[in-house]
Amino acid sequence: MRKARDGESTKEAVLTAAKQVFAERGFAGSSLAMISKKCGISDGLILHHYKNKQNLYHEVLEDLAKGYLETVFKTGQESHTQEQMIDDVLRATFKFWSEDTIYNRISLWAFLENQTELLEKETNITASLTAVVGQMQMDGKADPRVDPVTLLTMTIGPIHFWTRYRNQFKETLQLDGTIEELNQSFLEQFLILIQKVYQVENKTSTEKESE
Amino acid sequence: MRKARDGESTKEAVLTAAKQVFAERGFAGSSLAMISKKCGISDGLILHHYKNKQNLYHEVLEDLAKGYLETVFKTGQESHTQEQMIDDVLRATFKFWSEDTIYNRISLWAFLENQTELLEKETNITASLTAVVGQMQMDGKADPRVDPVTLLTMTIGPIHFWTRYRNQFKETLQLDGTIEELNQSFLEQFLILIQKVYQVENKTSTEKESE
Amino acid sequence: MRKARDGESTKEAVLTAAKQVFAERGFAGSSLAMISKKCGISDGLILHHYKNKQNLYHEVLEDLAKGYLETVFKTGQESHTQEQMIDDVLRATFKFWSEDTIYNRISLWAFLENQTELLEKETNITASLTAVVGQMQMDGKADPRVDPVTLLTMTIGPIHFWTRYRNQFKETLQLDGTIEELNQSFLEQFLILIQKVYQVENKTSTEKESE
Amino acid sequence: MRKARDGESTKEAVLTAAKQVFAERGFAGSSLAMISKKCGISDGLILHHYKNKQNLYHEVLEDLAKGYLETVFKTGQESHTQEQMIDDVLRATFKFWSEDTIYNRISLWAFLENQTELLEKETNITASLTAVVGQMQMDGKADPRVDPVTLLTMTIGPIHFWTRYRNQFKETLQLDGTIEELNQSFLEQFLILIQKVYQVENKTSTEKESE
DNA sequence: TATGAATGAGGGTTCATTCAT
DNA sequence: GATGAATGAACCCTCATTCAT
Repeated sequence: MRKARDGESTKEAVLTAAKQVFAERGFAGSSLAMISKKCGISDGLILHHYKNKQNLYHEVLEDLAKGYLETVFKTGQESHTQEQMIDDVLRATFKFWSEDTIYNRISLWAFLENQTELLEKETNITASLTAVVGQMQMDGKADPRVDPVTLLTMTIGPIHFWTRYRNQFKETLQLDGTIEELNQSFLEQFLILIQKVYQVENKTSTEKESE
Repeated sequence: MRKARDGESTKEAVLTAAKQVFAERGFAGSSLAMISKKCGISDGLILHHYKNKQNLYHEVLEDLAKGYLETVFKTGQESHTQEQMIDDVLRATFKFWSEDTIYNRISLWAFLENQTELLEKETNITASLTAVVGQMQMDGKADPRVDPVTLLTMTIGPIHFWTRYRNQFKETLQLDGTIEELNQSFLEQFLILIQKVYQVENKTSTEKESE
Repeated sequence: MRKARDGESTKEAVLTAAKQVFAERGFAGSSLAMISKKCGISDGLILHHYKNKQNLYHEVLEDLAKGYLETVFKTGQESHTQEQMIDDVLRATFKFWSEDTIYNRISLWAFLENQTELLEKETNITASLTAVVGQMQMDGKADPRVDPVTLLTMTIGPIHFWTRYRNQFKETLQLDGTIEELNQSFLEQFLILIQKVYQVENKTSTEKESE
Repeated sequence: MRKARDGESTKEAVLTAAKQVFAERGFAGSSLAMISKKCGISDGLILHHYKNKQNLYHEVLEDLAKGYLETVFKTGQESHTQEQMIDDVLRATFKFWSEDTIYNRISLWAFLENQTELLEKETNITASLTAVVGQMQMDGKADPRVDPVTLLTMTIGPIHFWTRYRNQFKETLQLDGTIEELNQSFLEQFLILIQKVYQVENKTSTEKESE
């Protein structure tokens, strides 16, 4: 295989294989042999390009973080209104977490392995979203009674939870439809509920007061 | 140390140590040596009691699952009303995920390692809660427009998310207070929001009816 | 081979084999495989007993140093007069350096590899001998014009030099006799010369003065 | 660096770097990477010029031997009298072993590694000096009772010994002065003592004459 | 001449597991 | 029940060497 003496392409092939293997078995559970075998090269060549197993892992995390940032942030910046932006970002986030199982899993592994790089990037995004939510609260477009970070936790938490348990749910609850269909259906319902979370309760309180 | 020729107590000591080590580093990242060292016995003795590293892990998972089930279910069965039960279960769940970092982490590891035992138990609980939520919907006490499982995802998802990211949030957003205080504050706000999620939109229906 | 489950004897067998291999090829040039093969055990067992290649080397050095100290010091303490002691120590030192090629070589390796343990022990001996030589100078039994350490260097240096080059000398100069015979002959001549080195030059100076 | 497409200068740069690295860590302990890094070229280029690690080492040894021969022999040939020559050669030898730590160390490494090239060259020099000493004995200028090779061993041995242990001596015996000063002081004292070694025992001859 | 991609062997070390005691 | 001697496989990594460019 891979006899092409092209360092750059080899390096990328290694990175791709590494992502898959690390996603499947985590850092400790993966061996360089698994990766090298997966891309048809010798054991030592990985270290020729990446020096360390640890270093390779770092580069994998970095690459994934870059992808995440690009996906989620680009989405947000093209939106015109705040509401639109939230909706866009939510759909993008959902899509990302829902579909990119490699990112999804490696993010979890890295968290457990105390490899905080990815975690920090993710938190940064959430943090920058809190500013938006805070603004929405001041504009009367989001429930002002709670911290923005709580609102965001209510928003993104279910997405993570769903991607983690959906397969098990499908099995245990004998849900009909493919995972894609279930995903779609969940997303629609989720968007309904999340609206209620953000909704400012002025009428109700007014009415209550008036009662 | 641990000269007490008491097989049963040794076995339990191993289990306790194993939980801690596995929680910290996962299955692949843990070695029997770490565990045996932690409880002051020889390497071989673990295998005398548990036969396998894998087997030991299974027993750890089983033991944790048992604890989880007991904690969450007992809580539910002592409640008198549905609303009370939901509230009790939520608080118990939050407490459990929030505080029992060993369970918390091992549950994650096991998920990633495709060790589905714990996952199944957890899903079973959620599944059995869907029945309750379904009943609430029929009683007009929960938003009937979405699947019960979606409602539960909205409920438990944020709790998981919070326990995973709270440390990072504290750091990045420079939140004041100890983690315990932040936990408490999050829980209060969360309960406010989750109420809105469940709330039946009677006003809307009234308005609709009036049309 | 070596199926005897006797840790202590195994440990010693490893030490013996290690001495030989390290003497032959130095630390960097030796592999644990060479040693384990030499005493018919598995690779890992060495590390079970000695934890580290480095650690094993340390223990080898320590053991050799102990032997050296015992040999040379015991000799000295049984002597009755200073002259006797010097003669005894010299013969013992010569014998040691001449015959114990393992010590001889490992001492050199360790010096080059900046493993100073042995060097320090050897220096300590020389240092303690300087006291004796100093006393001899004060008693008029050793040339008082030079430092004791210079005298000792003149004494031991040739012994080291001889053991290092004797084989080559035998070949190049086509010396007759076995190495043992050459050794013996060298020792006798050496003892004649070394006496001259120590000799106090009183007559000469007297004669000179009388002139 | 070192972009000069000048094969010859590159080759020499490699040789210089190799000497340093080999002197520091011996053959087994040195890697081509260390050397190539030291002179800022690629790994493969060394082998382009020297074909082998072993071969490179050979060339290093050869080059060092050449230098040694030139230094010591040139010295001898410019002297006018035998006594002068011995003194000159001694001072040159002392200077060489004392200062050229690279030669010094590599000579030791090579000895231990059974790489006899250097050893042979050194022995050749000593051998050719035995002729001079033998002549001196016949001329009544050197103690005739011992073999010339023994006399030479008494002469050069202390120099080697001193260069090997001087640092340790300085430390252990807490000698004052820099190493250069200690060297100088040792040399002066050594020359005094070595004279006594060579000295023909005239008293004896007086007695003989009186017979 | 010079680079660096690629290999494969070997090295030190960890580790689960077996087994005699 | 408990220890620790012993094994063998696997792992990460180094390194000399080859070879295409």
